[in-house]
Amino acid sequence: MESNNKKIRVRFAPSPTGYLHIGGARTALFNWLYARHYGGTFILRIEDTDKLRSTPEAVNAILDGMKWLGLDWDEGPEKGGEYGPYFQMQRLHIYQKYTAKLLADGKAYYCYCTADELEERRKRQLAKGGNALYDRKCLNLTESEKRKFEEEGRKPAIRLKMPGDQIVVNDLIKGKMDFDSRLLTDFVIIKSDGIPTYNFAVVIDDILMKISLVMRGDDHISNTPKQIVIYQALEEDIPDFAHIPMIMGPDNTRLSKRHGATSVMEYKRMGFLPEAVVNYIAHLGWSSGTNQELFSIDKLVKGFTLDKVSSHSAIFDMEKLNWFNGEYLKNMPEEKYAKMLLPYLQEVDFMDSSISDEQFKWLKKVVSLMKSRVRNFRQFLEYADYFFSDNFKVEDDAAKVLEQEGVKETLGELANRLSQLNQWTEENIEQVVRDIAGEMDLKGKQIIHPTRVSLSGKKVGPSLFALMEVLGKEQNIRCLERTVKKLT
RNA sequence: GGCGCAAUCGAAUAGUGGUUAAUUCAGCUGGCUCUCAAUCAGCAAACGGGGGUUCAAUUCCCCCUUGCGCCA
Repeated sequence: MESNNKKIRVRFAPSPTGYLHIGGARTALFNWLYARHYGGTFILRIEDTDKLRSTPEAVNAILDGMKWLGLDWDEGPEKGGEYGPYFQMQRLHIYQKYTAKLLADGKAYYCYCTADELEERRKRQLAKGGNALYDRKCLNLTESEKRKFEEEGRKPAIRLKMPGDQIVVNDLIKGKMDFDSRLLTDFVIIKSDGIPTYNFAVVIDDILMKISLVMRGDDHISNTPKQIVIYQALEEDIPDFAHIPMIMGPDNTRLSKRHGATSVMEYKRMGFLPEAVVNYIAHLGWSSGTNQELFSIDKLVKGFTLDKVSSHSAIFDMEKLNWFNGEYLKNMPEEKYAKMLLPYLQEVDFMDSSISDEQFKWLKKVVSLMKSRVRNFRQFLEYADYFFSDNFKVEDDAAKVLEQEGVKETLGELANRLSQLNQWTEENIEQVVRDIAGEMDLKGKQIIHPTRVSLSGKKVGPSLFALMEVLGKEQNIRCLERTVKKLT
């Protein structure tokens, strides 16, 4: 559309009725990327006119989610801006002005019908085989009729009068979409409690905030013609629209709690990195057009254009997110890795809230062993538990390794020899193990496997000798002796 | 029910009026190895169906189907 010399201004406008979920985050991200790509302005607006479901906690949850992902806004809560306020409930007086204009122009009208009356008439219409549009009973009320309703104590809603023509939307992603406004009802723009409806508030805000492009989930497509009618009634410029496809769960239904974590902050809790989450969800509906998958945030900004956004919905795949996260983790310097890991370790009491330089150095060694084997921090806690406590669980199929013939003797001998070892290094440890194997006529793995289980409770993990070194002499001997004892 | 949107391997995406239809994740096989990862090599795997238009359609058009969304 004719937006060439308009300033680029886009917004993310969530309802504070819950946390920031993956779908919302992706919408926010695309808007943010778009603004950053074109040097425009990214606005955060809170649509809290649903008084029943909106909460201040949810506002904070959304802001936290945005911040964690690194999606900073140029105007909005905590930040202000010249087009505020950025909470709709603080803008009620503004909407009234526009309502008055529509009423004066005869483009909107008071409606005194109650919910029950509407429901009853709708049923009757449907029974007659008609459609369920508002029957315009209140379109031409006289002043005395209105007064009579007022005296009955009725509070009027305000409805917009539909013009009855074709509405064409040239969506930047979906292309041309046609709607017949005769099929649209004279919908309510101000409810009887004086609160504007969603469609009305959105349009007024977008006008006043000079939004140049409305980019949102394609579940809003059906709202678009209604909103366009409002723009037209107000004789305002219509912004561009871009409806991005939704993100679905693995069963191809709308992403919900049933599918596991949907809150962005839950991904933090699960041990994901914000850059991995951003990188992954960027690929849900957008592609660079190249074979590259890993993108820094700067590269995403550079590459993000609407023509690369696909028009069909995408399914959220936890495994792929895990892969992205693993890639970021693998490439992270151990110093930073250990620092980021620390809060997770402390949360489960694997480490104290303050640790010595010595301990931190040791932690970095653990990290270097686990790095390539772990795809998120939560998984780290699971796979590396034995480094932090000898109270680990022995997995069922691992326990079987210990039940094999001769294990008791082998591990007993190993414990003995290790206790005499002075230089606790990976090489020396390996030498001890190899020596025992030679003397007892065993293959290396016949010692290595049970030892691993004894020390870690697991059949899998990093190179055994490296693991033993990092674990330290005392813990090695303690665990081996414990196993020997148990096998008696 | 009305209206709308969509349709390429299991998943995410490339791609083209004539191609061996590509890449990544997942899966499988093998190399490496003390196991698991990592890594390397390889395998399998898709154009929803039907009509057109065209010399030629996965690609353009229409219908159907299916999925999804909004409203009721």
